[in-house]
Amino acid sequence: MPELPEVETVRRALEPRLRGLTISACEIRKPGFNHKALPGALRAAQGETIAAVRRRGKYLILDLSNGKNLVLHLGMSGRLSFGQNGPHTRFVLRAGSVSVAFHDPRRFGRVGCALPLLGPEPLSPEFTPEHLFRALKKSRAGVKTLLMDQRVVAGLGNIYATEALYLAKIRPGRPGRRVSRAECAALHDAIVRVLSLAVESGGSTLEDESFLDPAGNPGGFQKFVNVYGRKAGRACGHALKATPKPLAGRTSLYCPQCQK
DNA sequence: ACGAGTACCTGGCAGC
DNA sequence: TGCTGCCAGGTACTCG
Repeated sequence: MPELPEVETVRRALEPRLRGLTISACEIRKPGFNHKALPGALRAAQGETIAAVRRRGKYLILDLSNGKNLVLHLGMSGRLSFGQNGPHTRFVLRAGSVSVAFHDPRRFGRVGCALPLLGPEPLSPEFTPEHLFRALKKSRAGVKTLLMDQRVVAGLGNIYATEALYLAKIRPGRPGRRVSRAECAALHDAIVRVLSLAVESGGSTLEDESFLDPAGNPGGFQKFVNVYGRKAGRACGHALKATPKPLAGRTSLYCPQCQK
């Protein structure tokens, strides 16, 4: 579920509540969760003060006073909430009087993991049309597969890759190397616009209401979604189609009339 | 070496 | 109503 805008929304909610507080509890609540954690990562966070709450791609990073950090990933179904334990609470962090619970029914989320190699932040100056062009040019894979490759650019998932390709009028299955420089400029611009608007909107809360910020508020970007989960394009009104084969294992919708 | 496919999980929902 | 199968915002592995 959570892509860059949702994770950034979570970060903005956490930062003012957690910064400067000392961690008093940092515990896995359900056995079998999080077997990929770095050994000792949770224990090392105990008693440390939270210096900052950062985000890199879809990862949340708590910077700690001992110079280490605690990395979280929400996976597909992960959600953080203040207070409140539930049946799917996998992990709890307490600092000062604040308690944050990590709920994750599908258990794809992680806590205390290593940060992998990631491409540039799409809303930073390091992400340029030229970077995108060079990354796409190297590969025969579909352009959408490449946009969702976190080493190309960090933070895009199925929703926002789909939306950006629609705005840039490029079919998701087109090989990356066949996207021209001019189209890359349009795609770069579309990615920046979609993500900026989605961050401002507080992320996407689709009909199943799977995304809520830590205070329980839904996002607003679903009002602007053109393609994802729709039958017709919101802007163009044309019937949407799915690619014959999924790309990177995901359903890929596009407008056959507008996207080439 | 690259890229496609699959495994990891559970819940919700459409269809029979 | 109740079963079955299918699908889901992600990542990381394996295999050809």
